[in-house]
Amino acid sequence: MVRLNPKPASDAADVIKAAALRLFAARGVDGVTVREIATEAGQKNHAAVGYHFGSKEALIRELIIDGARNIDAERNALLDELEARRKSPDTREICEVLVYPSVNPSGPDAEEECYNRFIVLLGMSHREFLMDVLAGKLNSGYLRCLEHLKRLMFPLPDHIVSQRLVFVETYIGSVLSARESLLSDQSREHPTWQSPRTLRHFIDTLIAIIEAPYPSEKPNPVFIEKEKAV
Amino acid sequence: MVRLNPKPASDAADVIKAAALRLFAARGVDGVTVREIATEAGQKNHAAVGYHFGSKEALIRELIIDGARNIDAERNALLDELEARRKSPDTREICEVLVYPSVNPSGPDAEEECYNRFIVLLGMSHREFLMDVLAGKLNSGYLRCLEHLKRLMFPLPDHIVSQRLVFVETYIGSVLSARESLLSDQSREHPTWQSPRTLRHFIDTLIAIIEAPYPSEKPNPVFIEKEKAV
DNA sequence: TTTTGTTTTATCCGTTTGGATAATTCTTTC
DNA sequence: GAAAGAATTATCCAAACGGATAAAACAAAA
Repeated sequence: MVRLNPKPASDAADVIKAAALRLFAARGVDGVTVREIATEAGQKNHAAVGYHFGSKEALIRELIIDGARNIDAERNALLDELEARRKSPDTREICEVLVYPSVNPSGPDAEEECYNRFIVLLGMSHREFLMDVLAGKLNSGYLRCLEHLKRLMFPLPDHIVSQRLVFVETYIGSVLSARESLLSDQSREHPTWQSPRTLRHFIDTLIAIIEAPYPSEKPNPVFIEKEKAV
Repeated sequence: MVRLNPKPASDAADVIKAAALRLFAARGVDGVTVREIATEAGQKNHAAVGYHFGSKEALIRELIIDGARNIDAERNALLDELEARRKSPDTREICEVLVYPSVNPSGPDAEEECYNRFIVLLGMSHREFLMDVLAGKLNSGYLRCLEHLKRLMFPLPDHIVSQRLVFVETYIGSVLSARESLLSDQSREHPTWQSPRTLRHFIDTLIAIIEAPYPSEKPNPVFIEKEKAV
């Protein structure tokens, strides 16, 4: 059968995907059963997940790939645009390329945002599985950003640069996750987190990390021994 | 019966606690069964968890409280010391109070560090439960730090300050979690993450966030429409 | 309308889960 | 050494799990 008028948004498989992503983002993949996913998707039977995706694990794989593909495509498109404009994008532009594509991976009028929470949670609890699914794919845009940042941080020693890039990656994932949690929390209102100003403010602090002075000041006396204890 | 020669370190209950914390930190509370915990603790039967703690949930509650109590006590002690020295600790000192007590909550010669990963994961997947267990307790040292930071960020508008404090909290949790993951990853060597210099470097970037300039520059042209899409 | 292929439904299966209980072993006190 | 309390062990259980299958309902094409 060939669908002439495809309605992907209401296709059962897509409804299940969206429901699964929402639940996985909120409670982690181990905290959600295929029965819950089916129910959340309006299915009256949990076999739907098995039918459409083969298994719970296969569904998770698809969700990972879908989001990563969207984000990477948008990052690459933005970078192409920036690099066409001038050879060397500045720190703010690269940070914007890191942040904005992660914010609405499925377009502005999409459902609730969940992908960052989903991935961060998965990366903490099932890192090997996540790495295996991505396996170096779908991160070319991210890597291009890292190259730009290395260029922009040039005077710093290599090990400081790579450490700081880990800080940056971690910071982005966690703040975008926290933002999603706040936005999807129906019990309270979080008006400021809806605003584009918040993301701009976040990017300000990202830039501050990248441009932080080095080398460090000496720690204060009370903490010298603390350092040794580590 | 009264123990005359208590050996808390080898007490079965404590061995179970340590094993549970390690597993929970690595895979989340939903990814670990009481059977695994018992096995990891050297018990030949999973009933040990039920016997010593009543239930899996009660064990989790104890782990949360234990770590939070240690961290809060150390934060308060450090703050007392700093405030006795002079009235107004600076930003670096407050950041040190935020970071160091979270790093080795059970002392320098303690087992593998796990608490940050455990709490961050739990906060993402079971926030209500975590909040219910802590219920405003055991965070007095943290709140004192926030008051200092508000003072130190004075010229900034209120909503920017509170937003930036959320960034800071999120950043600390995520980087310390990531650090723990790297340190406990036996498959590769991560020598620089063992070094006290890494924490000092991290604190540099924390300070950079707090002291980041405000108001923001205008975003670059490509991203103006991105902002609207949010 | 009939046919054909797809999707949804209802039901079942073997396994694992957290938790409970009774029997056994260990440790301390008298 | 005997008694008593505490900890460990060996089983057991109901409920929930992911997954599989066959029947029923559906939609498109002839």
